[in-house]
Amino acid sequence: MKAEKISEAVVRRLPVYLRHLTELHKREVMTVSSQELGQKLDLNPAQIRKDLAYFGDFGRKGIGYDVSYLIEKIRHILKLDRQINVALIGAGNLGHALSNYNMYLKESMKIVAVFDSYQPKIGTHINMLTVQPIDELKETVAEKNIRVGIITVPDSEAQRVADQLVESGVEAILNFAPTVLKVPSQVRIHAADFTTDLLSLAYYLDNGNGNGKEAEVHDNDKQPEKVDH
Amino acid sequence: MKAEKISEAVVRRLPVYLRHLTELHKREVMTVSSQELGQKLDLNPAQIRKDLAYFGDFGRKGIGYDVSYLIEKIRHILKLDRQINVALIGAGNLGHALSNYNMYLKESMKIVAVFDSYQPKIGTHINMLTVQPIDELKETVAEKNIRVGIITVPDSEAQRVADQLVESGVEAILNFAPTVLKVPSQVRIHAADFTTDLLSLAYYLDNGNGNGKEAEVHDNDKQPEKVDH
DNA sequence: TAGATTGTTAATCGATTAACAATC
DNA sequence: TAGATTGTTAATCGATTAACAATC
Repeated sequence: MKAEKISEAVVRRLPVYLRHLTELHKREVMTVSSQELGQKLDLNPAQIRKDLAYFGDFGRKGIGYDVSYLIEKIRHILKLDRQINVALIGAGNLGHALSNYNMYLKESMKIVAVFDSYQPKIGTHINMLTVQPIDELKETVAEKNIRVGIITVPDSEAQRVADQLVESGVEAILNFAPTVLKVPSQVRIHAADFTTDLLSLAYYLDNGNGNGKEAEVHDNDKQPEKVDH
Repeated sequence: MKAEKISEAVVRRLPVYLRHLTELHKREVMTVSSQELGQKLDLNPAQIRKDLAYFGDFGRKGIGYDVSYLIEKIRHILKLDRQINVALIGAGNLGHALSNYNMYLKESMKIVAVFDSYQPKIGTHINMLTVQPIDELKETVAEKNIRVGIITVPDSEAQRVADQLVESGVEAILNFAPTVLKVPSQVRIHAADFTTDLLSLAYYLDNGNGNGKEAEVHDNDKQPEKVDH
């Protein structure tokens, strides 16, 4: 089907499909059904078919999806069929880690510049790139046609860096700092804050820890109605 | 309200609330309304009230929420009012980055052991911790009462590590590898894969890149109905 | 042809938002 | 009291899943 607005949930599943399809391709699997895909990815097959059908009729009834063809299509949909230049702001451990993953994503989404505000970091190298001072950001963004920024600076600097990225004309931002950033609505921003994931995980742990002490369930320990808070 | 099952979406917002509340607390703000919170966090105030109301009557009509009190409550709900021991598997850059964030989260959710399978890494130090060989995992998990595992190994090793974590008796896993892992249903697993975030971000970029080339919109370029794929 | 699997519509389920009485 | 803001119910919106005709 065509001309509907695609939900964020759908878009977020596309890279997941792409990844597994690439894996299948490597293994020289030619064809895959929504059934099989769903099994592997823990998703409902109907959902997978529906997701893909938003963008075109990519499958063959009775057969399934051609792996190479679908890869090509999803890469096109995600605009990964051309290189997208990315700036990384924050040359700490996390920045390092990301610039490694870079290789992995070959071509598309390529980190082409790294910035930091910490003097001693400037001029050092990360994966072939020289760390630049942050005040060169705007200039470099223009020069290198950078369209995406990744923020890996500390919390306290994140909003300032976001402002600078926006000012530099970047179209999208991936934010690793654990703060909600304010950017104009035409700039797309995704939170990639893993502290949220980690902390929310704790909720699902059992109470007590097996040592015999047990099972105080929070839902039941309602506070005395009127403590002085 | 009580005794409903809380949706994942709700649980994932709790750490976000907690973080901002902690910030407010630092700034010695005593009280906050769902209105103000919503503004800061880009969330609907009604949603915030509803989220919190699942767990108790934490607010005061006409007044709002007492910051310290709400912090205490959310920490309790998330089980962050006691220390939760965490194992980190994978001592690469990402692992390093995470072990730094550790400090930040003070007390609760503490990384108490680091593992790697790469021989030369073993015995080196990360933030006071000695990197251990992965075959010591089970033993150490038991010894140190580790309840959560964080996977930061390469894709290809992730499932194996997950299996080992499960076998060791860990209750929850945060997975940074870009793969869907299979674990028994009693083990909670969260995907913290930022490649998904990054790639999905590309979808929202404008077509063309301002150089005059323009606006091929994917929805409209439907393939010729029957290419040989 | 028989079996498999898509694309799509309809049904279901769940989450967000609006609205408002209760009350500080 | 008047103004503010909660907790909660009802309305809305959106996303997932089931079901099935079309068709390879």
